[in-house]
Amino acid sequence: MSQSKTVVRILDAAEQLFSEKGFAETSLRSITSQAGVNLAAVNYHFGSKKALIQAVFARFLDPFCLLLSAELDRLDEEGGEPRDLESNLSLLVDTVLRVEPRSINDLSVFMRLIGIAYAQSQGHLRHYLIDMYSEVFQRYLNLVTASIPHLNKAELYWRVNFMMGSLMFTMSSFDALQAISERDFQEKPSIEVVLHRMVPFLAAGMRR
Amino acid sequence: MSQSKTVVRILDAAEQLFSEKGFAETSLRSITSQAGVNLAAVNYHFGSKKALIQAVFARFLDPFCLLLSAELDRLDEEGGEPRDLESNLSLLVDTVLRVEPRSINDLSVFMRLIGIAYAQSQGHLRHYLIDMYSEVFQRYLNLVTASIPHLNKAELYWRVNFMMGSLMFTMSSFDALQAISERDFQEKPSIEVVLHRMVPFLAAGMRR
DNA sequence: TGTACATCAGTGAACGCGCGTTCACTGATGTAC
DNA sequence: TGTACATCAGTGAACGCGCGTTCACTGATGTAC
Repeated sequence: MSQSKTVVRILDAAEQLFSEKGFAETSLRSITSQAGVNLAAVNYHFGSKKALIQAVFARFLDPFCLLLSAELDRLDEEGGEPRDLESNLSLLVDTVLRVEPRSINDLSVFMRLIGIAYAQSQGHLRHYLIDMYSEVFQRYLNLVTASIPHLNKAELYWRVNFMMGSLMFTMSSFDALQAISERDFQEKPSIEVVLHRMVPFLAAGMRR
Repeated sequence: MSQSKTVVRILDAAEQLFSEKGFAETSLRSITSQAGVNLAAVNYHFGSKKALIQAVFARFLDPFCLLLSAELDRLDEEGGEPRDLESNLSLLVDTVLRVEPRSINDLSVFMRLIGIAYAQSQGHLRHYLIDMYSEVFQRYLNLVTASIPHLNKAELYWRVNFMMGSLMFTMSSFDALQAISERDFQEKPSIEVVLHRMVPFLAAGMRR
């Protein structure tokens, strides 16, 4: 299952169709037909539809977690004083934006996928994502915690979730939100611009 | 399709199963079996699975929009100065909480459904929800806008979306978040408490 | 260089299964005369 | 009051369809001798 043309074409098509319609609503027939490959190729290369879904996530999340992990290692080694909240929020945003763009169709397509995955919080996908990625996420949370020492843990917990909500929602609906912005305000900000616009919004809420 | 016992049992079961697994992943057989009614009863009472899905949403959103609409009317009649931001955010939260609790299983179950519906932003459901409810929503937005006159429209637009993200995410994952809070902090705040805790967080971000 | 065999990406057709929907039907309740 | 008919909630069994998966197969490329 390395990087044959067929594998990449299947991943690209799956990513896009899943993000448009959801997992159950997207058939292997529609994926393979959009990819221009044989129906049986999905099971040949990935083994099952379930495994294809996981592979779509791994293609973005594996490099992302490697990058974030490396950043966290670097900060650990450096030691020094706790960084301010805005820097730590920017770190997350910048790391998302640094992920090799060629590995996926488009960042906003993948973000919509994350939104879908989160919404249907049952099932194999949730367990897969938690198993694979929760450790890095926890390390990042500890970094954020250090920036807001005046909050008790329970208060911090809820605010982190409020923050995650803003991030997930905005990124997962980015295409639609951008289109509305263009229509109503003749502004079409890139995902970079919008994510950086969120940082002060989130920081204000977190500090409050 | 009024309020026969069978209809209510189907709606209750559908609401719960949809919120756990999503729409496509939930079969009419699992719904009718959990409801203890005949398989054909769904098509008899609702006409199709699609219409059942819409009915599940209407059961909560119709009363909610009536309540919110009435509040907006009241404020329009009263006239007076623009209210402050916190009051307007609290109005939304309080109206959600005022919806007849017996009309649905549980508020957090319904909120998870909203999250799922939003995530798969394609398809008939999205159009149905926009057609039915966007007018009231726009009226509410105008109220919020009046509380933050110093923001230009584009800036306000993005912040409203950041805010919606926090609200949707928190409410749609409420059960899971509450369980983690209980395990880690021995606190099990009700949905009322958490929603009111969000108001200052959101207000700080909106004002910033 | 030539031959035999192994490996591997990809194929075409078929498989059984669970799905949403349909339909002829039942039995209870209401209505007209 | 009794009878005939209409309405309506609900039923049981079957329908065709699209789904994920399987399997025997092909053809290209690599390897051993």
